[in-house]
Amino acid sequence: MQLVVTTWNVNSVRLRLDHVARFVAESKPDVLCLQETKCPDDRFPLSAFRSLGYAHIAINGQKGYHGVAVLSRLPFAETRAMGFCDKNDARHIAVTLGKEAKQAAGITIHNFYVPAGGDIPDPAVNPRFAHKLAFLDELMAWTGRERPAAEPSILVGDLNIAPYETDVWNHKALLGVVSHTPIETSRLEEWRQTAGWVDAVRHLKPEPEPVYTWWSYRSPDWAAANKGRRLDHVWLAPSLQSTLQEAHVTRDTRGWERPSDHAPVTVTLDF
DNA sequence: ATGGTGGACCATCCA
Repeated sequence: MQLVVTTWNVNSVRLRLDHVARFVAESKPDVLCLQETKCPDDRFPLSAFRSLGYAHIAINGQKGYHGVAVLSRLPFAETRAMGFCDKNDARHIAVTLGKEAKQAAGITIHNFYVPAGGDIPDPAVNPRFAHKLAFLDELMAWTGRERPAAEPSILVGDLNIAPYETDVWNHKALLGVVSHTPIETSRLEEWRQTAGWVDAVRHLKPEPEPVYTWWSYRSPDWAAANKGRRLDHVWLAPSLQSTLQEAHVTRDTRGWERPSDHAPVTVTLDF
């Protein structure tokens, strides 16, 4: 059997419902993980997603900002949301697939939205950057405590960091830009390696092939300029590495009318 | 070095 998992920062799930519908019609993921839903739980468009075939839905939303959701064709045995940095921000939700998922039963999928970090890459003067670094520290502590990669698990989300040189359009130009500063990229890489996750996209598309998942709204003619960054990630526990068949960034969605600034990232696992 | 755009929601905050 195949398990197809997509992560996508949609930047408002209600505004982008038609885009999500069009994407799932084309890509047919079994599990769709969304970030920046910007939607309180009591206003989440549940019935629209059920109509698209996603009967199993786990949401962690709030008014106006952040918010994550997992839409699934397969039932959950368990869902769970974690909080970070003593804030009530909706930045994580996890699901564990139920026995109906057959070979994929028991797989836990963690869906994260890591803080963007503001504009100035100095925690002493920019509280948002300090929050981002503290969030990464708590992620490190979480993996040390729970060892999630020791079980069959997938970690996806908008991590708001482009770790490698060819994850950005110009490495040298972006060394001082939040999302690609050494303090962030080294912390992300240390966390991933210590926890043991495999970077699924880079496993199949190793450097120096450029891979981007985000293009700024502020860039005119974004497609021709192609000043992108790889901010969205799919990581696999080592026990799932051998199931990895494909990884794909659906760049097309960025060219649709009134798009999200992020493109979906999809992996196919084969059991 | 600067300013550029977009979403939520009702004054700005956040990306």
